[in-house]
Amino acid sequence: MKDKRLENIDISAFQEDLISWYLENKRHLPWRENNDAYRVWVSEIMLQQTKVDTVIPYFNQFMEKYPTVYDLAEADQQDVLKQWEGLGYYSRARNLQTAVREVVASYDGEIPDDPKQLGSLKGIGPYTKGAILSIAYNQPVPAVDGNVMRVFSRVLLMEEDITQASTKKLFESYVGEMISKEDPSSFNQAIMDLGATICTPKQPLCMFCPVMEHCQAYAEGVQENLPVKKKAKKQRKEQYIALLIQNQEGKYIIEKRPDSGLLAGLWQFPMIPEDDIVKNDWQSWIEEHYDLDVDISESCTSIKHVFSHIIWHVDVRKATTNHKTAEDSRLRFVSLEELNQYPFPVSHQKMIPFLEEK
DNA sequence: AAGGCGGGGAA
DNA sequence: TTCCCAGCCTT
Repeated sequence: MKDKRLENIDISAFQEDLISWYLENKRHLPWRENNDAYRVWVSEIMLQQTKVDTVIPYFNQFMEKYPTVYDLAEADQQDVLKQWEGLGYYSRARNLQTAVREVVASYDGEIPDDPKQLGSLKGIGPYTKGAILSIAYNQPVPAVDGNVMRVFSRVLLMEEDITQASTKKLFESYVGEMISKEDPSSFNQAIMDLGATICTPKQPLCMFCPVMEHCQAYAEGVQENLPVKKKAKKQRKEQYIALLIQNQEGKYIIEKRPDSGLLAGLWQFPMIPEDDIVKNDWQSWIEEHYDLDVDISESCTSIKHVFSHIIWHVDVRKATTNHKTAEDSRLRFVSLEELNQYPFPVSHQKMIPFLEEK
């Protein structure tokens, strides 16, 4: 009962061509040194929406600091966020630690190889579940991400919009049919390597493709038009004023962001939404929100920071205060050296060079 | 189904 | 500029 789309594919030959190419040409990556489930897990979380070259140094440092699930389970969340600093999507770090603690508490520290148990852990969705099951436990489960959808949209000449949830399920069904039952680990990783190095979004290197003769899009000459993907919405703009507030001891005021939402749990310099300033003056806004008395001086720099869904424009100003402590528990007075202990988003790291010793 | 959630590099 | 990357969670 083969699907129409699979009728033209010799699945055995496809698997053979793909896997033999992979075994000859696979990339040597830190998380491929062995198939330890914890290492696979950490790498797959870091690799979500993030390029391999970005992940490598973070992965090495993270594994050195937290070599086992027990080390990560016992760690302080602020330290874990500090390790994640600059990598983005910080809920990944918080969810990973939540899940690791669950593994220690409920599974005696053994990462489950049961699809239901594994998939119920925080932060492990369909893709990551498939990646861990196939790579660490050699189970023939699809692991469909953007990379895999690109490759198979071309091999099978599929024109469905890959931003649709229904399309992803369709791909999971096809990959489930095509995955090697003998070596699912190599099959899934081969697709990833193929998508990263040959079957690229623009100008794919079809001449070097090990499965070129199985590719329906190549046969039709339409590989450059696939996959079909709906355009993303544009980001909204937000204006802020950030304050580098120094007291007479030379310490600066930093503020902890809320435990949920954007950049949750990270630290920043106090920041005022510019919309609020038109109605009030700055002093009273700061008085009202932080219970602080500050003297604001000139603008020292202006920062533009782009998120996936927002663009921040931040006017950065120096300021002074006579306070030595703050009532507000979100606030802390820190020296320049102490500042390094706190996880900061990249947007606010850009302000640190404008701080001065005193 | 749609939107929130970071940051970087390639073209 | 635009794309998009080894996605998941919440609403």
